[in-house]
Amino acid sequence: MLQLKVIREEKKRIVAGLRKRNWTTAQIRVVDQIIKADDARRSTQKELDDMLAESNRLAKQIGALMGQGKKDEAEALKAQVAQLKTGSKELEDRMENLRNQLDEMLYTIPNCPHKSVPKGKTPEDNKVAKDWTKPFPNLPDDALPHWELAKKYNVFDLELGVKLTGAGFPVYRGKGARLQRALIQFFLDEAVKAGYEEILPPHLVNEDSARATGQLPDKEGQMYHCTVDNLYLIPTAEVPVTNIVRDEILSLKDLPIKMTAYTPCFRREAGSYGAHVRGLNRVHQFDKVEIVRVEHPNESYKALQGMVRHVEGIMRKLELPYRILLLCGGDMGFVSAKTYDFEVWSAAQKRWLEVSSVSCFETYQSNRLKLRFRDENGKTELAHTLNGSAMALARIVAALLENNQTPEGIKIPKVLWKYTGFKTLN
RNA sequence: GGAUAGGUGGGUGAGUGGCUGAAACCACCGGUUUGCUAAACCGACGCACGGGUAACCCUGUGCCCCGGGUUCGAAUCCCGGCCUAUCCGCCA
Repeated sequence: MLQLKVIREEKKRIVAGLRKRNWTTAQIRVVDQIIKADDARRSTQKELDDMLAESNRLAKQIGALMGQGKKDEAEALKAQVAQLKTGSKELEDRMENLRNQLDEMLYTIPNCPHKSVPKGKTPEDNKVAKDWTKPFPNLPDDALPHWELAKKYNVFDLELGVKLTGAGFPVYRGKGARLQRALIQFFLDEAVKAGYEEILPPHLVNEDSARATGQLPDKEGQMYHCTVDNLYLIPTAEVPVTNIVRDEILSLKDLPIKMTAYTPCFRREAGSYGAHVRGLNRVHQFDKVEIVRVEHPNESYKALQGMVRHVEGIMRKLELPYRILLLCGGDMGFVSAKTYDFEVWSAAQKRWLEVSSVSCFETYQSNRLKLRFRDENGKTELAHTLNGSAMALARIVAALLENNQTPEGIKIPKVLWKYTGFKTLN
């Protein structure tokens, strides 16, 4: 969530940001309500603090008087303290109320888009930051979509997944399974080469972790929940990896922190059935290598560019047609300040598939995480967090299958040969 | 799953209900000394939210796992919860 301090001090910028996210004037009114509630909170706190200070002072006096054996005087003071106590109880209740109201309102405010984020309402308004200029793979008329190719070459089996688990849980087999493993290893190696520390985190997290990265309470229904133990299956490695630095105060020399992790990702995707979800386009379990960075506020946007270049490098090595989108205010995620999406051209489906999303969250995430660092003056300050997929496996596989299909089988990009052990999937 | 022990500042670890936001030691940071490193010595050394017009600074409140309670006063006593460790059982 946004910091209260920022909303108060930079109200104009925040309001402008909300407009970029297409908030109406009526919706934006909540900003003033927040400031008003905070004013009330502050004055109530002052009142409460003063009362408690007085009560503390009297308690000390009573102790002293008792020591001197002046029992009567002490008794008189006790009555006073009792009175203060009832008053402070009431104020405490009011404080808690105000605090809750404030938090509730704060949770409704999305991150403020960076000034370079374009205006817009729908995905059509996203700015193409880099377009694919070379011709798309030239496929024959009888080219198959990846779900057909999967059957033909026994890459993965969705029906079998239904038997074992349910819809949206693919079973990869043979060379398909090997390809999956090859991609994971390739992505991890690339990240490690780029200076990211490899992490293999738990795939289940507790409520605190889910809350700190904002999956709770906002996206409760998106996660699989093991109620017996109150643990959640991670929807992305971002959750456990980012929580590594939860409640930390880092020193300058700890920055930047660069971590990468492969994990399976579990998403309920409730209510998203229908068109465009065939095959691997949208599944409940998929593999992903994530990159996460913690940065000094002055460095975060440079870091964002670095991450974009990293993902782009992977795309190139995989020889896949891709484009990079700079998301507009209306299409950007709630917690992001600036997001680039990577899309890969799926030749047989003739559409772009999102395979990576790289975002800078500024302090929006670190505020909930309580992730701070000690700055040049020794003051604690919220750090900036960023993350991105590098990459999401399932859709990359879909694109690889479709774009590289030949009569002899699926051509494997050169860079993967040493991982797959074969050059053609057939 | 059963039994026991325990949760204090970055770490180790003390703490008779008031003089304890918390001893001591270590680490970190600043300084002095030093040819370098090391050592020694000195000093500072928690977080959050308020107030004093902003900064340096001064000051109030809260926080010794979390939430309640007892008390004029709780890290300290009582109740509930959570977590961790060890042993037993089960087990890849």
